[in-house]
Amino acid sequence: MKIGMNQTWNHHVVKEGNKSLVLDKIKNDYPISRAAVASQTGLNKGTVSSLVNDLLEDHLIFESGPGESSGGRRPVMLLFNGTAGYTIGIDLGVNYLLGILSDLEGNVVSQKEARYKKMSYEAIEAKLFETIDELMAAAPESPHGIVGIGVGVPGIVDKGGEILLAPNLNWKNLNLKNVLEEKYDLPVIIENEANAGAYGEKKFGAGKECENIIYVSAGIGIGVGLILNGSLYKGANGFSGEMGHMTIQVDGLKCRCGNQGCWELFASEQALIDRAEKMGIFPEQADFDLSDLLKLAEQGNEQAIELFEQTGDYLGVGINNIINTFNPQQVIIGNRMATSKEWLEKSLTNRVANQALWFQQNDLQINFSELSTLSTALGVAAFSIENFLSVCMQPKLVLR
Amino acid sequence: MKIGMNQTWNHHVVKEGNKSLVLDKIKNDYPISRAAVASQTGLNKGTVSSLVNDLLEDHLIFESGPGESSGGRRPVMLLFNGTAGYTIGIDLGVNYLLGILSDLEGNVVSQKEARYKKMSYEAIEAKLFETIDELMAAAPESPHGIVGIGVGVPGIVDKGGEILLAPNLNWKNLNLKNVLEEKYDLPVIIENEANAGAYGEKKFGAGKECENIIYVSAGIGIGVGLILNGSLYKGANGFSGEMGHMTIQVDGLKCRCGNQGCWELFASEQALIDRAEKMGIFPEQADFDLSDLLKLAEQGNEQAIELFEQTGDYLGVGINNIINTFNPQQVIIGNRMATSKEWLEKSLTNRVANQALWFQQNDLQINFSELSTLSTALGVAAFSIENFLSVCMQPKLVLR
DNA sequence: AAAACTTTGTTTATCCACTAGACTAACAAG
DNA sequence: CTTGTTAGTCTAGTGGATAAACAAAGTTTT
Repeated sequence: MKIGMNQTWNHHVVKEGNKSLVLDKIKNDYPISRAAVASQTGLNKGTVSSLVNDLLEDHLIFESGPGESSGGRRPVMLLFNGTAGYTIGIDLGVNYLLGILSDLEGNVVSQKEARYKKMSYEAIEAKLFETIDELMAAAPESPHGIVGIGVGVPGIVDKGGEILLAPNLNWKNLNLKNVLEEKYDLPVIIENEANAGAYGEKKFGAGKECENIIYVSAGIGIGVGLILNGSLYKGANGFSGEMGHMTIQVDGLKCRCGNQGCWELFASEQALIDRAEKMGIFPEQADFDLSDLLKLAEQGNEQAIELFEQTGDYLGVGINNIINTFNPQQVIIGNRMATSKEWLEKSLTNRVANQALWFQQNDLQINFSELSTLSTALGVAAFSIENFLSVCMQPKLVLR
Repeated sequence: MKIGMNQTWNHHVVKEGNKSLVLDKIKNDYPISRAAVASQTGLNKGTVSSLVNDLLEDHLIFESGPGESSGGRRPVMLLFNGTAGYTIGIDLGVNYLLGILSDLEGNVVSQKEARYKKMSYEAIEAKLFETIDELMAAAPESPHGIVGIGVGVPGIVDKGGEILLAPNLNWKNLNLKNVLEEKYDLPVIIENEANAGAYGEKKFGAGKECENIIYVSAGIGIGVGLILNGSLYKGANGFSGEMGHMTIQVDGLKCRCGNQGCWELFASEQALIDRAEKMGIFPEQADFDLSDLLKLAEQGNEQAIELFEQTGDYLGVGINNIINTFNPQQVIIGNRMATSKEWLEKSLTNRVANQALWFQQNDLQINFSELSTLSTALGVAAFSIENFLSVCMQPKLVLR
């Protein structure tokens, strides 16, 4: 927990902090007794008892039967109540919409997916409402019901949750947060797709133990989500991680962004497809995508395999830059390109092993996404869950 | 203030936090009355009075005469006692050693500089001791005396303060922290030169108001210090900011680091000198440096001016990458190359203005160092000061 | 099986720091 | 001099943490 600028410190803050401490302990290590919580957090037994009672009242935890004795009275085991509420996470892609209903532990209870091509905002909005409605209907009965909605979008989101620019959707200055909050009267979080993916991996995926994780969302373009010191870094205005437009070739080819030699001109899905087209790898077929190339590689087509290896190498170049910049514990490659792990990994790790500074390579993991297509949806769900739990920790207002 | 992992929350924490709040308020806005501190922090008048008494006892603040009345009793003005103690900051360069004695507000009271070439570790250590001794002798009488020593070094420092590698000094696995702590029995902080410079600018220089600052230390090599969300980001092991070895030319020239096309092969002082040598800009002179080139440019030598412009352009390429990565409020160019501001600035800002994403350019400042050669020394001094003050906030141990 | 010991969880008394508001001090304006 | 205003201190009250006593429910020893 962190304290904002002009926050004064008083009893409420202390209680809120300790309540979080106890809940986190139970959430991570359940089943666990009050006594164990006390000794492991350093809090007094009495304090723990009282906070546990608060949490029981809120239905955030519950008691199960007695546990094993260790030579004395048998402890009452406490469990985190993952189904005290549910949250909706939406991955709003360029040509797909994926919605999940998740419990408070990130277990996916229900899932809806739709694919489309070049739809208007109105049509996408309708699809979005439909998806949310269906997921809400699918939620089991629970003490807190649906606690929030999160949406990950392929674009620039400012700190107020407004979508400033989503080039591939042709959206500009769109306040989806307000639209959804008014319609559903629930807390809504809008986040960039790469940021959300990073958070998803941190909370529920490959990055659970790490404090410094860089998530490379490699799809049509490349975006990067930064988990630094355990929390998402968003920059001054929320525009961090636009590393797809990092120059890796001075005075290279022009990019539509205005820059030259951008990383995503070398290592994105689009770059791969463009190169394949130039090679004339599908002489008859004008319209092909990543999965077609994947099939070809699986059939042993050497041209296709070399294309992937080349792309893996270029991915490695940018990841090298990432490593030198951030000294992370972990780099996770996610989004659509992660599906080609088999054909990218070798050349990618080769590039890094040969060219990254040696001292950066200790304790460094380079992984492909564990959550596969769910990273973003689970990430925004995680934001909602965290928001909900932090509200639960706050003292209730007493009306007089 | 931030709370560590297993810290429990109790009244000590509350008091510590509020004491910091009050001290910071006085430090930033003095002269200020107790009443104003109370209303501006949101704390109760009584609480402020009691905390102010603590601070007075510690000599960290003092009372001056009464201020202006605003229609009632005249307030007693409180002032931060910048000379309650002094700290020593050392910038240990590749061929120079700069030491300063600073008060708690970063005012330089005394200064010592030495230049050398290729000295052994033992010789540098002797010089370092000599400098520290002289600065300590120069410190005025004060309640807390010398409160710490900070050293900035051109190399990789791990989180424990050990210098793992300083290639230009030919140092490896050197625990200077232990050496100094044993000799002087004072808290010692060892930090990478770029990190220190970034912090110096944040605390006392161009970056005072900003929370996200990237400090580009451009000298023989290029290192980068990252101030993210108001505090220094050091990465998993303390190796962040090695952006001099960021690839900006895929498969470009080999760098001694093992990588190819590194930024510092294009934009560092060394790169500038190498290009000048190739051009034969000084036909007779074999050994020249940055200041010689500067003189030439000032004389209107077109070759030299073009060299600087080229370098500024290359600096811009890397800074572009930095902007897209971090979305900072401010980028500060420091170290030796900052002395050539006049000849670098135009091409540098041109490159950024033309090629950085438009939305990144709002509220973005690109500055050259305000503290000039003192950034690093003041930065490590700032670490010492902060460390001292945070210890002052902690409750005293009562012996029974 | 009784006694002794252990461990769990609750209760009680105490402490500490903050808050509200009364109170005192010092000044300005009429 | 009176009234009103602002500054700073003091006192009583409150909330939450802690330590220690206590009660409950086991296990181990004799």
